[in-house]
Order: sequence, then structure tokens, then C-alpha cells
Amino acid sequence: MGGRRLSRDFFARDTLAVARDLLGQRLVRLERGGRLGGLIVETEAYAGSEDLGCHGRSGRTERNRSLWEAPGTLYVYFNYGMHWLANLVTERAGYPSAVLLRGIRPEEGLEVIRRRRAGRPAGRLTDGPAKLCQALGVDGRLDGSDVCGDAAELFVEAGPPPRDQHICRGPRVGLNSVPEPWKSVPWRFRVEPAGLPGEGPR
DNA sequence: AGCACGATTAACT
DNA sequence: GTTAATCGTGCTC
Repeated sequence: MGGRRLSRDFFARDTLAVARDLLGQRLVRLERGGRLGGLIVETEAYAGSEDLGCHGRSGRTERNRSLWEAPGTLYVYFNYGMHWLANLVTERAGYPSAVLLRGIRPEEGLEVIRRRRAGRPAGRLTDGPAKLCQALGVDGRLDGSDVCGDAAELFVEAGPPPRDQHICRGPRVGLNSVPEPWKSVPWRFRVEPAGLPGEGPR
């Protein structure tokens, strides 16, 4: 089991291209040898210190240091006092850019995922950046880890690429106090349910 | 040492 | 559509 892992070269590209191309790829979390995960269906690009929506805007701090690491580094941070959010670092070391993982369609480890998201309906298991972290057991312990390394506990495998026709773009979410144009640039990417093989529309 | 804020979610009306 | 929950971080005093 397990397909081809995405290499560091995949992440060492323009952040918007990585955000777009991550759609349809398979996010995998290894836990005690077991696999949890699913196909990536929503992402957002955060591109460098000039992007005033990006955590890299005000320089390097203890919290965001992973954002400056090599492409393929995992940047996980805590938000709103209760949620973990996971990003994949892009471009090059020393340049603060990453793609926020905002949604997956669960495929593996459904029993664990359902348990961690107990009480939520089937379509609401991993349809948000904090929800997917909770479902996959991702928290600050994984911050700074390398998704391209042999020992990675979280990584990305090649999955079925969606057609352009099934991809929507729009403004990033939750940047209420960010100035224009950064607040409105269409750097959020999402696949329509019909755009991936399997279950079909939901 | 104190404080305002946030790349969210779930439960409301 | 609105709002409370909740707390680490980073900035100000």
C-alpha cells in the first residue's frame, strides 16, 4: 500500500502552483504503523513577507520559524486558543511561504477519524483546516517535521489530478483585518465534489 | 506583567 | 447571519 510520495521538488515551486497542484493528492498520517488520510480538496496559498495575510509578514518569531525552513517542512500552529492548523512550506528556505491544508475527503482510517470527530455528520469530518488536524491527530509536535523525509509521520502521495474545470478559486477565508489587495486575492483553491473519482457529488 | 488578537468551529436565531 | 469559546503569542507599558 502507498503510492509515490511527492518529492521536495514538488514543494520547491511557486506557492500558488503548489496550492493548485496539491488538490487531488493524498494526505497521509502514519500512526503506530496505521494509515489515516484522504484526498486534498481545499488549500490556500500564503506567499512571502509581502503577502500581508501571511504569517511571514512581520518577520521571524519563535512561533512561525518553520515557515522559513526548507520546502517540504510542515508548519503547524495553534490558533483561536483551541485549534491546530497545518501548512506545507513551499519555494525555498529563507522565504516565508506555505500552503494551508483546508480540507480533505477522508479515505483511510475512517474508524479513527469518526471517533475523533464523534457526533459530527459524515460530510463534516475533515472539511476545515482545524477539523482535518483534529481528525488526523496533527498538533504542534509535528511542527517543523519534514514531509519528504523517510521518517515522516505526515506526507503527501500522488493522487488522481482533478480537471481544471472542477477547480474553484476564491478569496482566502478569515483575513478580516488584512489590507487589500491581500484580503481578496483569489488564492483559495477547492475541488468540486464531482471533480474526483469515487463517491461522486455529495 | 498585562492585553488584544486570531489562516476556526459549533451552536445558536 | 451572529456569536461564544478559549489561550498562546507578540507587542506595549
